[in-house]
Amino acid sequence: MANINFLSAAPFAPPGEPETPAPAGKTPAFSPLYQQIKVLILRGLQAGEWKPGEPIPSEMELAARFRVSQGTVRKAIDELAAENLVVRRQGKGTFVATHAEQQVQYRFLRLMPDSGDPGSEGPAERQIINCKRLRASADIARSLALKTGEPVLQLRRVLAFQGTPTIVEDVWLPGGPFKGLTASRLAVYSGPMYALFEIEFGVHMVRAEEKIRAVAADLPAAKLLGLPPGQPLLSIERIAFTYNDRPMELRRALYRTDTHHYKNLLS
Amino acid sequence: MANINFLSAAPFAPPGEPETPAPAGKTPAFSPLYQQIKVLILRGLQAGEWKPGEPIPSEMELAARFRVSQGTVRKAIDELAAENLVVRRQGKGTFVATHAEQQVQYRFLRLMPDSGDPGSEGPAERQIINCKRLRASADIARSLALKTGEPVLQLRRVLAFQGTPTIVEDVWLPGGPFKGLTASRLAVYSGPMYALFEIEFGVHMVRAEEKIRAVAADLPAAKLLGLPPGQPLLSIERIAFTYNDRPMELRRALYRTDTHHYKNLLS
DNA sequence: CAGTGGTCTAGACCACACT
DNA sequence: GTGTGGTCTAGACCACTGC
Repeated sequence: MANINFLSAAPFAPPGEPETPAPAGKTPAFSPLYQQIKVLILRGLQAGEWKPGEPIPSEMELAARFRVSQGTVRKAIDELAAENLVVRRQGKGTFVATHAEQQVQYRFLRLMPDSGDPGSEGPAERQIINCKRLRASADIARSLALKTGEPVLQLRRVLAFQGTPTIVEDVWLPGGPFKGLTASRLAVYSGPMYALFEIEFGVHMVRAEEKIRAVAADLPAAKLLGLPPGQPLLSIERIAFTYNDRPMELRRALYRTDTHHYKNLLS
Repeated sequence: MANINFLSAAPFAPPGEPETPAPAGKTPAFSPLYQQIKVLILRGLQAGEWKPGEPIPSEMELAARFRVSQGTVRKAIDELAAENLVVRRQGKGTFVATHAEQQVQYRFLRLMPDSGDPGSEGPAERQIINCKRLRASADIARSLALKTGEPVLQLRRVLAFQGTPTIVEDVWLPGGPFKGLTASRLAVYSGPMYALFEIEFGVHMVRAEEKIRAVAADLPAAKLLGLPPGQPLLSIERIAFTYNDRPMELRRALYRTDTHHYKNLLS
């Protein structure tokens, strides 16, 4: 079965393929069957055919639906599981990943207490400082793939651990998908912000990129964290993406790192 | 074939298995065949049966050697490849991962220029400040899994990008495995330090953990980086591990982040 | 017990690299 | 052409979950 495409749309690039357009006469991009199946399942996820936390159809069902062997479906799901888009549970099924009902409360938060495990601190105390609607400046728009002046939602909050304010962050969200989000809705909700985004707005964050710097605390941040201005803080700029690499959140945070540290694993 | 062990030694824990000892009467830990094969290949890697950059035997050969099907060997190698211990190259073979001959010069360095790709800067200029033999203090020893007072090698160096000193770092290495390392040997070598470790000392770094903080530049660091003291800097403490999770390097670095940033991908 | 994901096998064929 | 890893299939059986 030589490169039969299940997809009538434009061919998608295989993983390691260079982005250079193939010269005329060259072999068209080869796409293994399981990659095509993966894209089909991915579309189901994007379209919300199965919601976060719900099971997707069994491997046998999907194999029958797509007319391929179970092994091919398995390999497609393997990759989705490796990307944390779905979670396999033996004997039960394969489930759409979710930020709610997770073992770790904050999947994307890498800040750890210097001593003791992350769980030992108890939940973070959260305080919304403000939440307002405004028009995207040029750089905010660029990060969110919007046009300058399009409506965005901005909110500022402080996270404290064991009574010590540790994180102050500004969050920008595209106005469209998050229409109706208010400070009071956020304040009432207990649980990760990304879980609320899933439940209330159907936006599932899949991955994120962070740029980390060291900066001196400015006056507003210093006040919110109860520190003298000029204190060194970690500056974290995060862009979070939903399916299809669509940016859905920009977050600029400042972390105190006198009792905590940002933990990163390299391999 | 119910849980036949190829290994006569103590049973190894499967990936997700909790570390609690199984109560008497419970089913003994189940280990899939491919996991056992993986451990066998891993032993070959640790023992230096195949050196970094060299090919390991073909899947067919390994399947014959271990008396299992090619598919089982494949799954074992798949996991080793996912952990970056080996690299598969279609049509050529599977090769032991190496820090030399890599596409990216520094596999573990996450510092990126704010504009332009990492390659656009050209190679980092390196300067060894000093390199001395001494006895491990308590905290250094703990990080390297040594006893206090055991011999260690300490070196300090500065990395500059396009003429701007950007990183100052102290490196501690266990004295035993790195016997004979000198400042002049390091100065002569062009290429990643971890590549030299492979070639000269047979030590292959497999993974690393980093703890990141924001700190104020102290006087010595400020002088070396050409900055006023008190300037915020990124503090990176890294422990690098070779096979078997054995720590082989402690590194404490300070990064300027006015023209560069530390990039991290979350998923 | 039935249904799920997980393992293992054997064989056929494809894509790629080298010679 | 030969040998490598990569894909795909079909079938058997195992481990785990829940009815």
